[in-house]
Amino acid sequence: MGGSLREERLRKLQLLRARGIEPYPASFRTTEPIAAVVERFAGLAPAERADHRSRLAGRITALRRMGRATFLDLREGEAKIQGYANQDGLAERYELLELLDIGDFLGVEGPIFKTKRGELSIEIESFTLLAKALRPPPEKWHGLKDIELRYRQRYLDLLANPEVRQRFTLRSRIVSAMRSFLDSRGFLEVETPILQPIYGGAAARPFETFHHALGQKMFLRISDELYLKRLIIGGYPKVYEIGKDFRNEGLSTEHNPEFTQMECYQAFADYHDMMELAEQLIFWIAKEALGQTVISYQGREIDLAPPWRRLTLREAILERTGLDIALHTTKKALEEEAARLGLRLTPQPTWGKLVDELLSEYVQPELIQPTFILDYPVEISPLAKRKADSPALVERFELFIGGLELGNAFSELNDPLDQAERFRQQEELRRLGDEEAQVLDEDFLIALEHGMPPTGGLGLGVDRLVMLLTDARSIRDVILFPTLRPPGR
RNA sequence: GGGCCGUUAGCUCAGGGGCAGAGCACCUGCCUUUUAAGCAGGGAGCCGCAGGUUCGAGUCCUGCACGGCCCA
Repeated sequence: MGGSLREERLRKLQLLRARGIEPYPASFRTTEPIAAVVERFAGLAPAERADHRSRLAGRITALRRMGRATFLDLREGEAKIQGYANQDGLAERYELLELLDIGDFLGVEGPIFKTKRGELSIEIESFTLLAKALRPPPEKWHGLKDIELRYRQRYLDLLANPEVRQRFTLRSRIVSAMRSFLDSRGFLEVETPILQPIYGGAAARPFETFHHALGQKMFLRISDELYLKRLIIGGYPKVYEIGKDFRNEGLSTEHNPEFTQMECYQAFADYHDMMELAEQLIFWIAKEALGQTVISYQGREIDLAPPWRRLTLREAILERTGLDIALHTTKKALEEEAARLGLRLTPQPTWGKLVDELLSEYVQPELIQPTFILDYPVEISPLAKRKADSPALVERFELFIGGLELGNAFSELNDPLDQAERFRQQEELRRLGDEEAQVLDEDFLIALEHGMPPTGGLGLGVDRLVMLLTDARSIRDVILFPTLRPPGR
């Protein structure tokens, strides 16, 4: 069943071809975009004619037929102009208008004028069908609401819902502002492998694939970290990459298996420098892309002006739960104390993961204003440098805004022997069943042994940043084509 | 993985045991400055899929698929 609407349009297509009209011509030269005409002639008085002819092209979004006169709306991007045609002007070509439908692309030529009611219009003296649409667009009043259709047929969502179009335009501006900020600070944009023989740089399960010519299993990267550090070792002082990472985990309003991350690394910097960089970066992006630095996210006002609050992980958990993790340094002791305080925790394999659980359960939802949480347990941070005065902790922060985890940064571990020992600990965790434990990367260790300067590194979740800046509740609303199950047949 | 909710015309949605509905869209007719054009008439459905209960099932029950929200 193709549906009678489609069959009707196919019938019109045949009629057009029967009259020698090609419904999908190769090109059409316009004199200017519709937006230029709208801007230039907005000031025309009602019923006034401009001394100007245009050739314009756009998609027909409305058709009002009135016998021997026809009005149609032509849209090109955000801009719209009305076309006016009548039988006097078009003579025998007028009846061809019968074969047009909403959704078709049309090229028109004629003088610009305003109707008596003040609508800017082009008087159609000639027209060319540019592409016939065989399926009707979504409903004109209510748009496209079905969430599943909006994700699966995003092009319809973009056509029908202007706020969706605006949000994705804003996403592009945000990424563009991110690049211009980093470029202006002297960072070099690079590209590192997405297809990798060994994955690393984060705690996550990977997607696996197979390279036939090499006869070898390969992985999609879960992070850019270990390759960007190799570039710091190679002598670049400041590098960054904006690209897709892939993590083989569940989907949620904050997780898509394929997501965009910005990672940057700076030699001779530490995590304090990365905090400054992060707050300046996001402040700049808000100013550039949004034009404002006080934003509203899910009904709460957030001020992005630096400096942002800095709080150790220990202080943050103490503040929210009354539990001092520094006083309970084994998994068992921490579990018992949490139970005594009536804290609801899911069982975790290690002390560090328990701490992480306390953070995400009790602290993160309260972190609405921008906050850096600092100094994480070494066992959940295998690539970060230990704090000189307390070697069970590392120089690491995570950034939270609006309850979202937006970023992660370290003073990078550059001691190759300590790094080797961390990998060994991760392998032990893997043997105990932790599928997210990191895998030993010998080649990376060799690189580190050649000497990496003290380095600060920062990772920012671009999708989540876009969520924050466009007030989106779900990550699927900021990813054009989010991961979905294939539709059942 | 669990709980709850949703799936009816191209789209937006009513209908919750008794003839399958509305608005937009579509088709036909009238209409030469309309604009959510208007007026008159018409067509359009595997009611997500598969079973079950019933004289009778969009409607009640079970399973499945897809999606959403919450929890793990």
